[in-house]
Parts: sequence; structure tokens; C-alpha cells
Amino acid sequence: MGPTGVGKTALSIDLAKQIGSPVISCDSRQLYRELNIGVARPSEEQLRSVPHFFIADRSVQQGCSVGAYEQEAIALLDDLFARHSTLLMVGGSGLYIDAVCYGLDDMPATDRALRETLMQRLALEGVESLRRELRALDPDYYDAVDLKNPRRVVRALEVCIAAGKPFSKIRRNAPKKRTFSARLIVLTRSREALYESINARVDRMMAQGLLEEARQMLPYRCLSALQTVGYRELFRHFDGEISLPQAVELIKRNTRRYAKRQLTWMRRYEGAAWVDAGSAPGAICLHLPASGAP
RNA sequence: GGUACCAUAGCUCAGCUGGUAGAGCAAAGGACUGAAAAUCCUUGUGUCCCUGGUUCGAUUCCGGGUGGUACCA
Repeated sequence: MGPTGVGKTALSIDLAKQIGSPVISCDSRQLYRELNIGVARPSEEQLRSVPHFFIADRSVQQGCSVGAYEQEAIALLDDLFARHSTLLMVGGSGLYIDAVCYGLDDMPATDRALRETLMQRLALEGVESLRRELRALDPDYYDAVDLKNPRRVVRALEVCIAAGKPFSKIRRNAPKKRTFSARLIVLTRSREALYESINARVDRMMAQGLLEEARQMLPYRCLSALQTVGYRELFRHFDGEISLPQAVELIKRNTRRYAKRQLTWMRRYEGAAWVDAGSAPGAICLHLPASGAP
């Protein structure tokens, strides 16, 4: 894992070849076949050189959720471990990494209509009204949540209502037993070098045709898959709200901020090995166990 | 060469008549259980260009440097 733009893709191909593993992607945006340039999907050549999973295998309209990803990924791993002792998973989506390594608590299915109702109430009545309801339905979680974050409040309410019991009784934070052990490696670079790499990559994306790719996505702009850096800013440009150069600057800034958030997330993995992206790939491989033991 | 104006945070700038400074942006730190490239919280970053002088006290007033900009030659 590592922040966006640190160089995970190129390294993952090398490592996968060395250990004879496919690349299992753990990226919440590269899942979609319509998103290519803007999400820095591996090149056709890279995809051909090693088998990949979870890359461009569904549509933005179908969507995905961490829960669905967890199930699919675990099923895939069970299958692959029959033939491989060690597998390589690569990506920067922190919650997805958690889902695979530790599992998410089983939650009831919630329907779209319920969320839409709650979102409408949020817009009409404000968070305060939803907070009051949450306090009534789940006082424990009410004390623990970030009450200023409407997403958290809405989701908790949604689960409370769908399950008919408090969200905090379901969200146990209980790690699931896995049949494998995970070894976490965080690829990193100096902040300065990382930001330079990000800025340069955004320019490259624009040169490759990100503008057109985003234009194709305009009809789908409301889908969660399109709540993505690189697309949202260009949608604003299409709306006439900001100029193209402004949009490009915002894409750079928002990508930098995203990378920073990823690093914050990754710092909490105790025991993860932090490896400078400048190091030779071989140096990382030397420390990988041949047997797949922890 | 002359004249005028300017020099304060990484950037753009504010700072009334003297009491060592504050906005926006950028940035930094943090949170996170099915929207997570999402969403949310917190925080400042200082030889006030240098040097003399006046003053109890100068970022502020005065002189001289240096650098920049504009205009005139």
C-alpha cells in the first residue's frame, strides 16, 4: 500500500513476477471499466504482463461497496491460495485494506430509498434533527460518533432503522479470523517528491485525455464512483463554474490532500514495514517469506 | 542617471495617529466499519529587507543602503 502517485503500480508488477503471484488490486476506483486515465489504471501492457484482479471489471453504474468488495476478495483469495502460497495485494484504499485483512462487521442490507429519505431530511431539517433521532435509537454511538460529520450520522441511522437495533450493537469492531496472514508494506517517499510526482502525473493525465474521459462520465456524475478526484473538478469546469487551468490546479491540490489522508490512515497499521520508494525493488523482495509464513 | 512607489507567513496582501503582528489561499496534524479518491475535525507557520537615528519603547517616524516595479531621460 502507499499514497497515490508513490509508484505502487510499477513495483507491484515486478514483485508479482518475482513471487509468481497475480496482482490483486485493492483500489476503490480502478474497479470501474469506464475510469482509466483519471484513476491511473495500470497500462494495457502492464495488465498483460501479469494477471490482475479487481481492475476495470465492473461498470460505474453497477457500483461497489466495501462490503461487496470484502466478500468478493475473500472468495478470490480462498480460491487462489489453493494454488499459491503467497499472494500480492496492492492498493491505496485504506478501508478496503481493512476489510480484507481484518474484515468488517456483518451489517444488514440497507435499501437506497431509506438513504434517500435520510438525505432529504438532512437537506430539509439539518443534521440536528438526525442527531436527535440517533440519540434516541443509539445513545452509545451518539456519544462516540463525530456528530459534525453527516455521513456518519446518516449511516448509523440507516443501519439502526434497517436492523431494528442500535448500530453500536452491530459495529463490534471484531476482527474476523482469516485463513491467511497479512504482511503490510507501506511504500513511501518524501512529501516533497510525492507532491512533485502527483503534480506531474496530473499534467500527464490531462495530456492523455482526461478531459474527454470526464466528459463521457458527465451523465453519471451523481454516482458514487464519480465522486472522484479528477472528475469532480472537471465536472465543475463543464458547468462553467471554473476555468480549465483552475480545474487542473484543484485536481492537483485535491490529489495531494488525498495522498496525505492515505498516509494518515496507513500510519495506524502497527507492524507495517515502511519502505522508501527510492529503494531497489529487490530490497523489498528479499524480506518476503518464501513460504508465505507470517 | 533622475523621480515616484513598494519591501510583513510558502504565495497574495492587511496592519488607524509608535506598545514585537493577522486574513485568504497553500500547508501541517488527526478521525474514519458498505459513498472511503468519500466525509469530517483541529492548527499556525514570522530576523516585519539591512543599517544608523529619534524614543522608555520602532514593523510603524526620520536618514542612508540594498532589491523590485513604474515613469522620465
